[in-house]
Amino acid sequence: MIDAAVTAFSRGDYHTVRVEEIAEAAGTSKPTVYHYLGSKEGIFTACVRREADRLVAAIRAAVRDPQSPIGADPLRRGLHAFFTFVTDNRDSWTVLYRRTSSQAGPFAGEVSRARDRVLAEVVALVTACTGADAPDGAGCLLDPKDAQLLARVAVSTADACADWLLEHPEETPDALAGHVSELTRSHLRPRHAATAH
Amino acid sequence: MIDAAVTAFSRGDYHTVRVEEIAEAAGTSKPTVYHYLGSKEGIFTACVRREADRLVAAIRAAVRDPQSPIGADPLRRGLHAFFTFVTDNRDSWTVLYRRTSSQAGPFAGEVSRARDRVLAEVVALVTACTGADAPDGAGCLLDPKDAQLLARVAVSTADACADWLLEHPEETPDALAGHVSELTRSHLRPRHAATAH
Amino acid sequence: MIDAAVTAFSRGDYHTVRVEEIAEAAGTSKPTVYHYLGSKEGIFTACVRREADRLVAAIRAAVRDPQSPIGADPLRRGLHAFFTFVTDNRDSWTVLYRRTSSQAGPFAGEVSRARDRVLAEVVALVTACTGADAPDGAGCLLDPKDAQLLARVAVSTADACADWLLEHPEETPDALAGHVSELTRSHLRPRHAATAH
Amino acid sequence: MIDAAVTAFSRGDYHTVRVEEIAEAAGTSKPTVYHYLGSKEGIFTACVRREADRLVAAIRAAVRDPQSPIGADPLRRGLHAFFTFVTDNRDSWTVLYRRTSSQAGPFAGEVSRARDRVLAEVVALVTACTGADAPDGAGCLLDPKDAQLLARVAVSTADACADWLLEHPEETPDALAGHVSELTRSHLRPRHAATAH
DNA sequence: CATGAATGAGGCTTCATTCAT
DNA sequence: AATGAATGAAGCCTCATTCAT
Repeated sequence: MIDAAVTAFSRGDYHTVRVEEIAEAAGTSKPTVYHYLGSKEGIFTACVRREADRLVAAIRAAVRDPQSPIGADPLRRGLHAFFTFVTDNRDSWTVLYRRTSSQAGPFAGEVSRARDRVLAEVVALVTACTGADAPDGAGCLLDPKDAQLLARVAVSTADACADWLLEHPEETPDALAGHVSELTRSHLRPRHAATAH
Repeated sequence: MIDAAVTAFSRGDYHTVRVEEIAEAAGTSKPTVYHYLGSKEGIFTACVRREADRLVAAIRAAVRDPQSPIGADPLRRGLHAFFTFVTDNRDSWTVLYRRTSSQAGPFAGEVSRARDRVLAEVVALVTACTGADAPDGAGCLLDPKDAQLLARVAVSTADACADWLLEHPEETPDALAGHVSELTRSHLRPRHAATAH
Repeated sequence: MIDAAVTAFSRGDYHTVRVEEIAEAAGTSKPTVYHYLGSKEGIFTACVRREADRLVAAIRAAVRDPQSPIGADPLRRGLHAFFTFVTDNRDSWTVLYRRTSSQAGPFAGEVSRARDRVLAEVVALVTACTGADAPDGAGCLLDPKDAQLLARVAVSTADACADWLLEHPEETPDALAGHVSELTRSHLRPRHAATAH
Repeated sequence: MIDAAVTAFSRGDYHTVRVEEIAEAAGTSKPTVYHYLGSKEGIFTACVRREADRLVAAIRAAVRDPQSPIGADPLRRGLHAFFTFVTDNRDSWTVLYRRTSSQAGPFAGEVSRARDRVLAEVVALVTACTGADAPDGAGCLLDPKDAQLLARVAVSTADACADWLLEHPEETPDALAGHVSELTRSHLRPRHAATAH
């Protein structure tokens, strides 16, 4: 049922989606939907929450799996998982990141929390790459604030690339993961020059 | 009157904004608004168009002004103009980039066109920086497709940084412009390594 | 519910009738009306269609009932049914023939079709009266075009008489049916003289 | 200006016509229209009044002109004038007889009065034909009530024939005038049989 | 539990009508 | 006298939400 809702919400504004559509797509009736999710806001909230869960889980699993065919670099494994998820679950990403600003509206809180969870995952990922045990031995330490900014830029960049991926089917998640991984890593150094400027 | 509309639309979903609010905020009445803009869609469209105009104009002017106190680097001047604009005209940015996906809905076309115009500006900027006469003599030539991707990533990154700027008032547009300028420039090379990978 | 709508539409212009009135008169609410009839146009259309059905059915039944106390003349039985219907269902007639020209507006088509069905019935009636087996053995054959004109004149005349009936309660449908029946029958001959003239 | 209004009102319902259209068609502006006619109702009323005047005048003139090429029969001359008027001034007829029922609405009174004037003319015409000096020496006297009914039937019939005329351009006002004249005259006798029945 | 049926509340839009010029 | 500009008032329609079954 949430699947149906996610699909529906990915197709248009919150207000453009009628509860009836969701019910129909779920093969049931409006009152039943209300029975389970309580209200339209409840439906949307449930979608956001579940999709955030899935995305976080996907990234986390990939990062923790050293046997992955993607390679030994956790950053790259994480990004690959991200791109794969976004490609395979376009609707999820749309609902999670494109349908509502996290700054206003009745869902600001819920959406914010969901995105923060994703962001935390990326922060962890980025931080891990720069620690003493970083795979490339970069060893430079990021203070938490820089890590935050970097993670946000990474997510934002990945978002842009996900769109790119959709419009250019000849690209592969793999290639983009490599690309963004390089970019992000390259950000780890110039930053000092920039802030020093 | 469009000012009022932009402010209103920046505060919530298209559907959450009532035309009456806009009229009141503009110090006039609903029928007058309809007289000038035709319909609610017309209002929104007019907002998007005008804000895109303003943003493009701001960037273009900055890029072309070699006397700018920001420095001799056109990329940096452009980014600085961007951050200044977004900071000073938060609502414009929200309406332009956060309120509607450019992929669906009745505004897809208009919004797409507006964003494309902004993007074209950035593409030009990025391309200029890599030409033979690039300020740092980088001289490497981007093929148009790479320039597109790069520009998108730049806009996306700048977007993320603009949010950051809002939440961290201690940062200045100047510093972030420098930062992103560095990042973008650093992207001009690793790409080859990345794709070669 | 359609009853309520017919009554409402008989009381004033299409535009003068508010959907809410109809809903109230039907003992329900606007959304329910919309649920069943779709739109204001849908309501009107449904009225026209149903009343045409009823009128046609009434005439047809009377014509086919040879045991009728009205007599053996089918033309007269049909006219009597017509006058009885119009007297007993004043609103139906008003909606069907007085509210909208069949030549323009959004209902032209529907209204046209409805009136054509009524007309077809009358044409059949008139034609039957002039066939070889006509009750009075008139036996003169009308070409279809003349039958059309004659039927229209008959309906028009009956319409005028129906108004007359309303303003002069001392007249009976029975008497008028006899009258118009005579008139129409008398039209069957002079026509030739007239066109020959 | 009233010409423009008549044309406009003949094209659709009273409510479908916007005052602005009338003003534009008249080559002036809304406030000017209001200046002269006072209100939308005033416009419509003026139209009805003037067109009734014209129609009555046309019939009266024809009836009184014994030199007319149409012939010596005043009834026929009147009918011919009627058909000619309706053919040449389709809009007038539409506004006068087709746009509003004379039984309800804000114009009931005005429209009623206008139609009554036309009807009075026809009553006079019919009565004259049956007086002692009737051209065909019919000499039978109609009581006023019968004359009223007969006149109404005549107008109604003429109305139907006017429509017919529009749809069948091969017919001429002349032929129809002859036809209806015959019909009406034939009504003068059977009536007794009918009512006696 | 699941649903067909019903509705309260609210939004977009239009137009007759009037000032101020 | 004539008009551009402005608006109060009103109507159609939709949708989230709830009962009664």
